[in-house]
Amino acid sequence: MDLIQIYECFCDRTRLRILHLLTKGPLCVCHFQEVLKEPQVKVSKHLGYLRTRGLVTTQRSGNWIIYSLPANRAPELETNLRCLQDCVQSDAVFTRDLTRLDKLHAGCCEPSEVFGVVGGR
Amino acid sequence: MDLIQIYECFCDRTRLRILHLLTKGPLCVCHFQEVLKEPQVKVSKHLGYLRTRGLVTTQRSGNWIIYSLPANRAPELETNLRCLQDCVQSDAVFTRDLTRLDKLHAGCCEPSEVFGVVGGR
DNA sequence: TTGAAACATTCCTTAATTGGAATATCGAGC
DNA sequence: GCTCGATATTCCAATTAAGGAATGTTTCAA
Repeated sequence: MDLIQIYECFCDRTRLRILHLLTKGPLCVCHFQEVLKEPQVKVSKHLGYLRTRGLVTTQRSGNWIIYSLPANRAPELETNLRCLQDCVQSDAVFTRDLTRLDKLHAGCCEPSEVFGVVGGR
Repeated sequence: MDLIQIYECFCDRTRLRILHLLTKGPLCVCHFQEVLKEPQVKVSKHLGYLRTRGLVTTQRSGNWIIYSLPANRAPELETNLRCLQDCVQSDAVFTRDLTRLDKLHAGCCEPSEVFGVVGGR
């Protein structure tokens, strides 16, 4: 995976928030909208941007499209995702996202087996 | 320092090579040109881009302008610079840059006291 | 089969980025 | 003061990015 492409994906705040949320586990589009409080078209476009560059993968589950980090991540991506987690841990926007994420009804959009968490347990 | 701005600076290959070289110590513009083998205008513009965003500082020494990482770096910057060093250590272009850097006549452009090196020692 | 929910895509406008050619600035030394 | 070396800036063209409005697609359920 190209390092420059990783940084291009990282250099928009919405995409950074999306990736940060995904380090906690898979999520469907409607939940991104809820957590980020951004319009559907904006969220969808940034998710598409990330998908075409291989930073996220998708999986349909009924009416939902579930986005995850790829199961086997390039080491550069993994390293930068951990770095991201380090950098945002005291940032108001990113921590508020996590609070909103916790408030989602658990299990609604998640596949039976949780996978893709970064920095693991 | 804004994390997004850091990633914007990181998302061009020339700038990434510049920053990587700077983690080894200060350098003047003509030496960037020699190591990167890129035209003067290109190097100068990317250095300017980094300077206006606070990722590097400058210091005149006679006819040369010496670029360095700022003495007191924001933690996000420091973390990402270390991450960068991790990510490129097996990359051909970046390691070749370091080889060329070593071949420069030692001490030519460097200030008497070396400062600004990332990752210690 | 039809309607609705969840997402994606197209079209459009605005703005930022990149790089090169040419030109300007700045300091040193004569 | 003049010139030269080192570096920066301006001007220009091509490309990419970002966001919103409108529209399209896919799937489920009745």
